[in-house]
Amino acid sequence: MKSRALSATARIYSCSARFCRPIFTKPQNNVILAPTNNNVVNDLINIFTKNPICTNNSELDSLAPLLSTKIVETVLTGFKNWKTAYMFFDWASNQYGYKHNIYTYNAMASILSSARQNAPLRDLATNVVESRCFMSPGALGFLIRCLGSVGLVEEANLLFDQVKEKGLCVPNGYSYNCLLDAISRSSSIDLADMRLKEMRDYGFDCGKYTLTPLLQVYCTAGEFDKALDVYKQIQDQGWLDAHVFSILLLYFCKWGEVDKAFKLIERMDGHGIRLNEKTFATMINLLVRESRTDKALQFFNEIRKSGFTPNVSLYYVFIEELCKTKEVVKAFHLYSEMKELGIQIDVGITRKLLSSFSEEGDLIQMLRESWEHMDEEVRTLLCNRILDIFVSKGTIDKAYDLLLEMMGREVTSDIKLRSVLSNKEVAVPNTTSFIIVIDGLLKCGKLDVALNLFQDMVRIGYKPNLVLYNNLIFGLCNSNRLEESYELLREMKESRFEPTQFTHNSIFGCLCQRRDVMGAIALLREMRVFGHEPWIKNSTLLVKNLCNNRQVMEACKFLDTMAQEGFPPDIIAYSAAMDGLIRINKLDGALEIFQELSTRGFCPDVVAHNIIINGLCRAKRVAEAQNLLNEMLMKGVVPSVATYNLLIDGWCKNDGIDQAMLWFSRMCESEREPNVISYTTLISGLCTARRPDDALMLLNQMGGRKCAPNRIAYQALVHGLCKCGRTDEALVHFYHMKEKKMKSDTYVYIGFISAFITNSNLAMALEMLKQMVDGGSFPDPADNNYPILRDAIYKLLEDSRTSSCIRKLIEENSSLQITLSDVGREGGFEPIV
DNA sequence: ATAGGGTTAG
Repeated sequence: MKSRALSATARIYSCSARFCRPIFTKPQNNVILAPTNNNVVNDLINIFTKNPICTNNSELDSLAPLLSTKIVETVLTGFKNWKTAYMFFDWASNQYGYKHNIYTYNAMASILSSARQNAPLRDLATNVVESRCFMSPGALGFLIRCLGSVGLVEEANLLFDQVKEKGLCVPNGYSYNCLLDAISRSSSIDLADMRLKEMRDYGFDCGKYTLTPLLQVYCTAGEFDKALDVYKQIQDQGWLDAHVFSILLLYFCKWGEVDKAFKLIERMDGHGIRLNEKTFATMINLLVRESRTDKALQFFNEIRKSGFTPNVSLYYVFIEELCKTKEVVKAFHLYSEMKELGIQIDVGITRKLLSSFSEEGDLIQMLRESWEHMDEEVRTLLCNRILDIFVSKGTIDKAYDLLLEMMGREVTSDIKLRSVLSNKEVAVPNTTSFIIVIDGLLKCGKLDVALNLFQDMVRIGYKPNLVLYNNLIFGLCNSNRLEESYELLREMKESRFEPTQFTHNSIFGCLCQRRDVMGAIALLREMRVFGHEPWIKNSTLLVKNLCNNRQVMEACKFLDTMAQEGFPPDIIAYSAAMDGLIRINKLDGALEIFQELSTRGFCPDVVAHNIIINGLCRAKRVAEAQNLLNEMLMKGVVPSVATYNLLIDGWCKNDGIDQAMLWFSRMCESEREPNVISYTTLISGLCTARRPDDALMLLNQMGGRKCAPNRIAYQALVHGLCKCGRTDEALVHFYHMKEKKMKSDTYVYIGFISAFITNSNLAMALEMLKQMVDGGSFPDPADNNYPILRDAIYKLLEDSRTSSCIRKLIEENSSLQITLSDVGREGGFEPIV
């Protein structure tokens, strides 16, 4: 049943009889102009079209006295651009002896309305009333429709009442119909009902053009019962037409009553009324918007089965929607059909379709199926999409191979395009193809491959774009290849690409990495000429690198220069400098910066505070560090775990183990979870304070608090226990570490050796020395522990119980020999070996 | 459109 109705629709659709309501009359009086007036019209049109801005010109002055409303009307309809028309209209308004009438107003209103220029149209309506312009009921209707068609419903109603009130017009039934038509564009049922009543009270008849807008209002507002009532009235009067049906059809589509819409089409068929193209398109759009794409597609297919070609834009609606819902296969079928029908397809749609594919398999399928139907451009777009997918999946080699194949090179990739296409012609790459692959290579760190491909690309004659230059320069700068960056920058400028902020910052970053202060400052000055901002992170990098290279004062000077050059550094850059100062024991310098920042309105954050707390602790000014933490709490700068850890460490290293424990518990109370560092700090501190049992207790706590001890924590404990002479417990944990495959550093072994020698357990001391050497580690001569080790070996050599064993060990191990030759030199003993 | 910095343990 349904399909019969639909094919009937298809049949009538082809006739495409356009529904045209007779109500919209022309704005002008059809009075023919005299030939002399024709010249005036042409002159005016020429002047305003050529130079619309200059209205005080002598030619115009001579034309002004000849103005008449008829001339103005004719001139207005002669402009293509609404702005020109409006300027002329405005000029005419100001000419002495000339006054607009309703026909010139309406001509202007019509232009503004079709250009959808609401603001000037609103002004125009106000002017009509203010200038007390008389008008016929028909002219009023025309103006009301102009307002209504751009949604100025309120203005239309106001105008209607004002002209009536001021006696400028006596509206008739036609005027009311126009007003209702304007109202029908909103869903204001009350307003429509009120005007209908008003109209009836005046004794005007309700005709077809009264009821139709009423039907529209009820449908827009979703009042189906009232709409049905109006529909029946229209039907009873025999006024059913395509417009009435289309209002209902769109209503059904909008509210999801698709079946009712189909039934209505069937009924239309019975009345011999034809569905027009515009309604059909609107229905499809509505159905798609309401996510009833399948129904819409069914409807659409029925139309096409009957052999008619629907408007291209409908294909686009479907393809876009199907791409959105990832129904790529359906979308692609429609696309192919368009191609087969020879419809010219917009590149944007092809791109959209391609970008909705996310699997190269689907694309290769698509490529197999319709390579023949694709033009060169589409083939390239499709291959570019495959390149895109390869790159985003991280299979850059595949992308690279495919591009080489597109360039006509021989490749041995597992997806050879030529074999997929059974040796047909392969797509030709465009600039985008190169950009996709080069960017992909850069992201994978294959800088040289990217550079070679770039050179190939340029050699073959492709033009690189700005982003490509920028990305290559960025890649080179990150690999510290500054000279090549400059070379590319030069090429870039030759190709007339101005360096951007990104370009400059890439190079700035490289200079900062290299600690080239002079170069960095010189570049900053050049950047300022371009209006480019340096990325502050690069400045911070320079400060850090200078500090690590013992050039702390240079770092501070650089920050000053930045500020002088108008690029004031931020709290992070200053923090790096403060930290640098602290590491060379210039706490006062750091404190100075810290104070300056606060007074200059910068707000030091947690990290900045941490750096200063660290500095104070290192300078043994722990009480002041503690004050600073208290200050943070008062200021509302929430201390981090690191803040607490720093203070705890400060107390541990300055005979304040109880204070350290106190702050540890304060940290827990303030809901800052202690971390491995907190525990390790305390374990070490407790051992230094000769409280190894408390240290052991803390280690147990760690395990229970999902804060597993790491290598550093264990070593702190083992070493600490050794220092307390508790070698047995130290050994237990030392073997724990071995079980966990944690390698011990030399200082742990030396801690044992030293403790065992103090206990006169030379056998164990020798054993630990053996283990250390077997593990391949040995302290550097600059290490603090080096002399301890040397003395220990000396003791082991002296004692008859260990002497032969240690000699053997020395013979087997060259690093021990070196240690001993030192003993010989410094201690005045004979070399033993 | 391309990028994102500073602090804590043996």
